[in-house]
Amino acid sequence: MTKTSLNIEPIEIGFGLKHRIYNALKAAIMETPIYAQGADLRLDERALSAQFGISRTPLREALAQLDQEGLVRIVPRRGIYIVRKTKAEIVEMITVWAALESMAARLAAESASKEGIASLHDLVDAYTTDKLAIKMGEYSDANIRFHQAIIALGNCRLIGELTDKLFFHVRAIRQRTIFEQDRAKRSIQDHKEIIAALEARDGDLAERLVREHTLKLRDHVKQFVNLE
Amino acid sequence: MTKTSLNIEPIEIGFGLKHRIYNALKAAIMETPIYAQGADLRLDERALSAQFGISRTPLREALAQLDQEGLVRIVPRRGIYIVRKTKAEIVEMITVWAALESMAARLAAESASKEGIASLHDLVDAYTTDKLAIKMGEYSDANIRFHQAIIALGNCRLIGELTDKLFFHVRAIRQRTIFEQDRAKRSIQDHKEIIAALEARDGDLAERLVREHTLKLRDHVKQFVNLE
DNA sequence: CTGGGGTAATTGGTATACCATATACCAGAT
DNA sequence: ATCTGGTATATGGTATACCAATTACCCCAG
Repeated sequence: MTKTSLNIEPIEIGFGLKHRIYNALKAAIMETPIYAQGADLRLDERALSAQFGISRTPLREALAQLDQEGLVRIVPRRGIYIVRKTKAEIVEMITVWAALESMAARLAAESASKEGIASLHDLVDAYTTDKLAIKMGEYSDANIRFHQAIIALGNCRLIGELTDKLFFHVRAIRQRTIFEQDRAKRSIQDHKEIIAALEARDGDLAERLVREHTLKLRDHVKQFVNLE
Repeated sequence: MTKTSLNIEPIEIGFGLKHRIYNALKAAIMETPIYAQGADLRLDERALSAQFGISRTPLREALAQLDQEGLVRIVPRRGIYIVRKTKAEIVEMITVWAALESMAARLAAESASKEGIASLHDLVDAYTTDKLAIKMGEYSDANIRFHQAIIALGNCRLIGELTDKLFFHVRAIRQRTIFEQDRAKRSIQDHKEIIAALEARDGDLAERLVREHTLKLRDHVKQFVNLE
């Protein structure tokens, strides 16, 4: 008799409490306008565990992870504080982002598929400079997806993981700064040149363009952005 | 009456158990020839907590951190396994290292102090190619310190943190591969050129040299190193 | 001897209770 | 009123007990 082999996929096991709490906290922190407060926000383990309806143990594990990632700072017998990134730290993160994404661009130029590179056009071509003003909000997303697409084309899992972590912190800045018209225009032009370099399989050029593009953002933040 | 003000320095606060256990485990894992075993080594929470003479709670926190860093893999209701890095993962780590160190070199060329750059000579000049055979073990350390020195000169804390984590995994490979005579000679020559580029404040060149130097290691590992 | 089913042991996850220390508050002396 | 010292409280750290699920083993039917 043939086993009635149902097409079962391993049941999406509910990730552990720790994991779920971690995501919930991360989302909550992301909502928080951290870069706007004067006094650091303090979290309370017991209050949070009560809110979530769980015990302190998995909550603490989630908090410990957030602490290690630098989103939160746990200080013994004092409290748990949402970390306020300094401008210098943001600048460092953008610098590291530049290093990683430019390496991804080099890898992509060397070995990404033609179709993969071609798909980058979808994230850029729709935004001609004249229509840009209308689609600003939309472009902000497309801009971010463009950079993530390059990293994906690099096909280096580790670069993806590292930039994902950075992304959380840099997102707010990137969204804020891209809304300046002239920067957006320049950005689109840069992106087109990057695609061209990738299509020409010019790794050196692609790396340089990506690096300079992101370092431009860094210098802009360094000069003009005020986190207070 | 004048207070008898003793010259007290703040007592060196003993790091928490979690932190100490973490370090102990990390050291233990480092000693383990992970890249040589066939079957993955399994750790037991209860056994370890008994060995260390502590409860499971801080031990679990330390293990969770090691898990997040990828040194260990915790699988629910199965066990905790020391992670065996695949060759592909090692190659990715070296790639990321190249991206980060080359960026650090660029930063160093732009803004490191003259004295800082000069100090790099101490890590290279002592090893002329003719005396190299004798000092091989010593050079292996100096080689690693050279790369860490470049990263330090870049003065980007985040790059330092990230490469420190990578270093743990790459160390074994780097030590193994450097012992091949011809690679060591080439290595020293590369290092000298890198110093020259930094002294000339040529960021583009310094970045390129560092990147190519490290990618050479990557390609060597990709081709010749067998992790079994 | 083999296969299957059920039970016990193992193991990571979670909840709870207790501990140690830093801070805040209060009382009494000056 | 102010300063000193102690005491209560809050908070993160640690220990322990219990839970759920998975694995391993054994016993019995065939």
